[in-house]
Amino acid sequence: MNIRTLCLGILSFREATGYEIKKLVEEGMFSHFIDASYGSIYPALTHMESEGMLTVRAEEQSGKPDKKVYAITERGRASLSEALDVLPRPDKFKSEFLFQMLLARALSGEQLAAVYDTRLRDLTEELGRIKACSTAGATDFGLRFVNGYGQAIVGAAVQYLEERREEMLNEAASRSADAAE
Amino acid sequence: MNIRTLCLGILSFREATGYEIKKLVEEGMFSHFIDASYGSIYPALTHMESEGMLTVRAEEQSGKPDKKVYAITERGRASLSEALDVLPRPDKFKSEFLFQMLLARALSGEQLAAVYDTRLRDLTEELGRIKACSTAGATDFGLRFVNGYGQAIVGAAVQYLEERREEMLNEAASRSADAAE
DNA sequence: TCGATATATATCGACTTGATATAAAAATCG
DNA sequence: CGATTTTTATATCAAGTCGATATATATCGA
Repeated sequence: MNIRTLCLGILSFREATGYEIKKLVEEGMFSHFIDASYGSIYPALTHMESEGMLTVRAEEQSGKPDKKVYAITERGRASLSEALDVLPRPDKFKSEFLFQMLLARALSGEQLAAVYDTRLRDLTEELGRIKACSTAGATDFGLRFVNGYGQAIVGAAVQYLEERREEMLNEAASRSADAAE
Repeated sequence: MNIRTLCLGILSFREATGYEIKKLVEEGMFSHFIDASYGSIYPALTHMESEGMLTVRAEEQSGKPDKKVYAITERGRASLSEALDVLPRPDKFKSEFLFQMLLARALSGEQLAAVYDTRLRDLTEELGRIKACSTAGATDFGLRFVNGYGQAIVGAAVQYLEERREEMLNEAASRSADAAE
């Protein structure tokens, strides 16, 4: 699935500017399982507009650059349907954190603790954000499902990190002691 | 973190060829949270060899192309330490499946069921694979931690999908009925 | 024996990211 | 009130990465 399909999907909910799409993907309901940069969003919108999948409405604003509000067309909806009518590719999960944990033996005890606690804090905050918007999207069952998924997965991660914290940091500390002998 | 650091990390465990690195990343302990293609691995190895971070040993094989076995040098270990001495970037999770679930209203009931059950089966298999290699890596505490993390997260996903299955498919079916009225 | 799969390296087009540029309104703050 | 930061908004580009493909041989099962 490419950025074009992502944009079509978002625009199937409501019309939006490239900037708004980026914000949705960065902070909104989408942020937990999708990525997209300006460098891919803007060309995608321009391209799809030229293909008749979107319409643009330039909202003039005093001084500021025109706001280009994109809306999906029938052709766009057809293209979206087509793109969704295939089995999704396997999920992709990239974690520099887990890579560092795997190489934990190469880290100092302090560094490990710093990395671990930062990750735990970030995950806890993320869980809070997900729970915060669980009430808002209670209408659509797709939204509810995705929000619940986020809570389940991030919740499990937080729980695991909390459970293993002592063990992990102690083991790293004792290993440092071994090395010092 | 780039592919170069990934290669250094793997080569800090043992020497390997580009092909073996790709297999480890694709099937081994790393596969659940790392990605890398030949198109990035081979150039990275060549480049780092020229910088003195790796050594190559060409193992001749009758007929087959030479096996280029790479090993990390002291300079390579130093570079790895340096690369690990920063806070990891936030994890990235990309899921076409969740994107489709979000747009579930645009899918037919049959398509939704097919997508859902495929995902559930894939996740269950992945959980099996992770559990299968949990005994093997019981020695290193980094390996144990990462394996446990995988079990916790994928286990939570499987559980969530199983719990919500009826609800999700029923709701999709009833929505189809609404649309038909 | 014949097609499929595995071993092994290598390249390349297409796509994406992350950074940067530009510009002005709005908000924050001493 | 004036100064600084943040937010709104579009756009581009180098660097990095993926996915596909090419090449060549061995091995394994039907």
